[in-house]
Parts: sequence; C-alpha cells; structure tokens
Amino acid sequence: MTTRIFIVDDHYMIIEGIRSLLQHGKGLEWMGHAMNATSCMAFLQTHQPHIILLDINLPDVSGIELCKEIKAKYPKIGIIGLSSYNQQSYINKIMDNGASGYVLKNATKEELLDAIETVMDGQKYLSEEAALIVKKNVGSKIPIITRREKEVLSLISEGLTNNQIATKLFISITTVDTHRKNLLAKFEAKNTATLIRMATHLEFI
Amino acid sequence: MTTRIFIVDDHYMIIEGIRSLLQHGKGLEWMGHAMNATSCMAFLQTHQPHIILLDINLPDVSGIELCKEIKAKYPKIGIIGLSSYNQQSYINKIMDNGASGYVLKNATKEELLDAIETVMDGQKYLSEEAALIVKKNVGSKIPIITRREKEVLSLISEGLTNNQIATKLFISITTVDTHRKNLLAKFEAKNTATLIRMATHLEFI
DNA sequence: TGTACAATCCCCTAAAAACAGGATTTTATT
DNA sequence: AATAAAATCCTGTTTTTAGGGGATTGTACA
Repeated sequence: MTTRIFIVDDHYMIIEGIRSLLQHGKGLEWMGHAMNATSCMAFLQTHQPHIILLDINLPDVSGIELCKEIKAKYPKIGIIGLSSYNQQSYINKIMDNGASGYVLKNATKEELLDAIETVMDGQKYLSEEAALIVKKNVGSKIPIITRREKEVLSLISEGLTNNQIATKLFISITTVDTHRKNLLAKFEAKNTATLIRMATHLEFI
Repeated sequence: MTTRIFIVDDHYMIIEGIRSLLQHGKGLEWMGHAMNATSCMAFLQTHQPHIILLDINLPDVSGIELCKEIKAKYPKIGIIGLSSYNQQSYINKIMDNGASGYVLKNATKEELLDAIETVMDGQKYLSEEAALIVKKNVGSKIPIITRREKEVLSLISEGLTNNQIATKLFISITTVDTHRKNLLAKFEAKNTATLIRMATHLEFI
C-alpha cells in the first residue's frame, strides 16, 4: 500500500526540501501542499491523505488550531507536527490537539521516514530532540491560567496599571490586584518583569 | 562563469529545499552546506564560494555575528541573509553587518535566483516582503541602547530589583535607576511590563 | 580641544506593585 | 444538592518604580 502524504507549510523552501527528501521513499505518494489553513481544508474536501505534515506556524490560523479542525472532521488522518522550535509548549499543545507526532525541521530524512512509518502504524512519534526536551522538562510546569487571568496578563503587558485595568474591565482594583498576585504565583515570578518575560516565552502573550 | 553557492543553515529540510530549487539553475554550482558557524569558517579556509546563503538563526553563533566574521576575512563573498521572519530588526542587523541581501524562507525559486543574480551584480537585494516591511517601518524606531543599559535590561528581565542590580554591578542604586529611566525613554515604554514585552519582541533579550 | 555620549552619582515626591492576610459570590461539574 | 474552581471584593503595610529635577567624570571622535 502507498502512503499518501500531504504537507501544510508556508515556506517554499521547506516544502521543496521535504518533497526532495521523500521523493524517492518507497511506498510514498506525494499529494502536494497547502500554504495556509484555508486551502488545506479545501483540499481535504476532495482528497484523503494518510499523513499530513503540518507546520505549527501558519499565516492564517495556527497549526495547533488547524490540527484540531482536521482531527474533528477527519479523525483517520495522521498528523505530524513540524516546527523549527523544540519548545515544550509547542509539542504539548499540538499533541494535545490530536497530532500523532512531532518532528523538528532539522530532522534527517531517516527521522522523517521513521515518523511517517510509526504514525502509519498507529503509534505516536516524537523526534529525538523533541523527546529529549519533553523528558528534560518533566515537572517544569507550564502554568494553567484562567480566562480572566489571561485577560489581565495581556493588559499588564500592554502597559496598563492595575487602576486602568480595573476601569477597563469594570471591576475593582483589588480584584485586579488579586489576579496579578495569582499570576505571579502561577508563573513563580518575583515581579512583573519576570512575569512578562516568562509569559512571552511560553507564548501566553 | 558559474556562480558558486554555499549555504549555512541548521535545518536539513531547508538545505534540501534550496538545493532542490537551485539544482537546475543555469550557471550555478552547489558547493555544499554547513550547519553551524564553526564548520562554515572551516570550509571557507579551503573553498571560495561567490555567494553564501546564511540563516540568521544558528545554533552556535548568531548568523549576524557570522556574517560580520565572514565579511571581515573574505570581503569578496556576497552574503544573502535567510530567515523565516520578516522582522525589521533582523533585516537591519544583518544588512548592517555586511550582508548584500535578505530573503525570506517562503521566497519562491524566482526570488531566490533573482537575489543571487542581483548580488553577483554587486547590488543589494531585499525580497519583496522584506522590502515592504522596511518601507512600512521607516520611522518606527528600533532603540539604540548602550552596553550597560543592555546589561541592566537583562537583569531587570530576570526579576532583579534596582537594589539587587546595584549590588550585582557594584554601582549605586541611583545609577541603576537612571539606566532604567533611559531604557523606558528609549523604548517609549510606560512601565516595566511594556519595556520587557517590547525588548523581547525586538530580540533584545 | 571641543563636543557628544556613556556611565556614574544625588535629592525629592508620588504612584504603583508586592506581600499578607482575609471573605463572598458566581459558575461549572459531578 | 454538594463541591470545586473562578471571580469578585476588602484592609492593611512595605517595597519598588516612575517622574521630576539635577551634576560629575571619563572616553572617544572629529
């Protein structure tokens, strides 16, 4: 049986690279590519790939979101996340949204083929480096914050003071202060500076 | 005359992609690739490419630094910066360090060939999107900060208070305060939160 | 040898954030 | 209906920042 592969990435060079890497793989059929979420979903209405290689950073919707959508409509398709970054947060997010694998863009041909094979087999695959990161970061918590906290966090990062945030959200300044305290505690940050730095690096903002 | 091309990038998929895109270009000779700064410099001791395609994000030294080094030792080599990001700060930095061009990783084959040709011609090249960004951001200043300010900024982002920074740098707290004020002014930030957010996004931290 | 700029230091005041302890009311979820 | 979690509010105190105004020393550059 041939494995039908489709790729979603907004970089020509990556698309070309992967095509070149996979072209001579046995039992693989290159179905083409999409460069954004919209044209990917359009493609899927008429075609059925077995595996989608999905970039996490897309121009319109994020790859994470797209992954969720695809899985909801076509649960049989195996999705392998692609990214330049071996950040825990990315890996977790896409795997939580139904992906079956995660491969870094500096993966070798062998790793890529391995990933495809493993996922076709019904198993999950993490590229070596990704697996290392996950292992290393076991226990290093990614804070779970609430809607309201996220809202406050975002306004803090925009430079608003507690007072201004209170006015904007029609709540008391003491409430804002409480949210702020909780944010500091959840991120284990000593002050606003660290809070914003960590939140930025963990893609909360 | 054939144009000898060398590429420095730490992503196999990108290397493959570019090779695939350039393979059938007329008058181009693919010399190979390096995946980090060290092996790039080693290669240059024995080989003389005309053009180096240089990724900005490298694992060891940053592409910006490497660009500077290459230009210092081999001023004749034309360097084209490669990046996923069309951020003003990147474009400016690499162009200021001797690069002759800047191409995004989602550039088409034509753009890439155009860039190579233009640079071989002795001219500067910015990819369409990069040029747009630069144009759009004319006047939107990227602050110029001093060594000491950068040092203080970094310590602020790590959560140190003025007092702690003063102790660490063996200077008075009032000096730290002054640096802090200057940072806020240069970034046009109202408070620490915005300062850190802007500094992070502009890659100062 | 000016001049600009970086780096250092100082005073004062007001505003904001951090820290410590609460409590009540909604809103989900089982 | 009970429980948990989220969101709201409160009274304090202390520490830290932000904003305003300075000044001095050294270095680099033209």
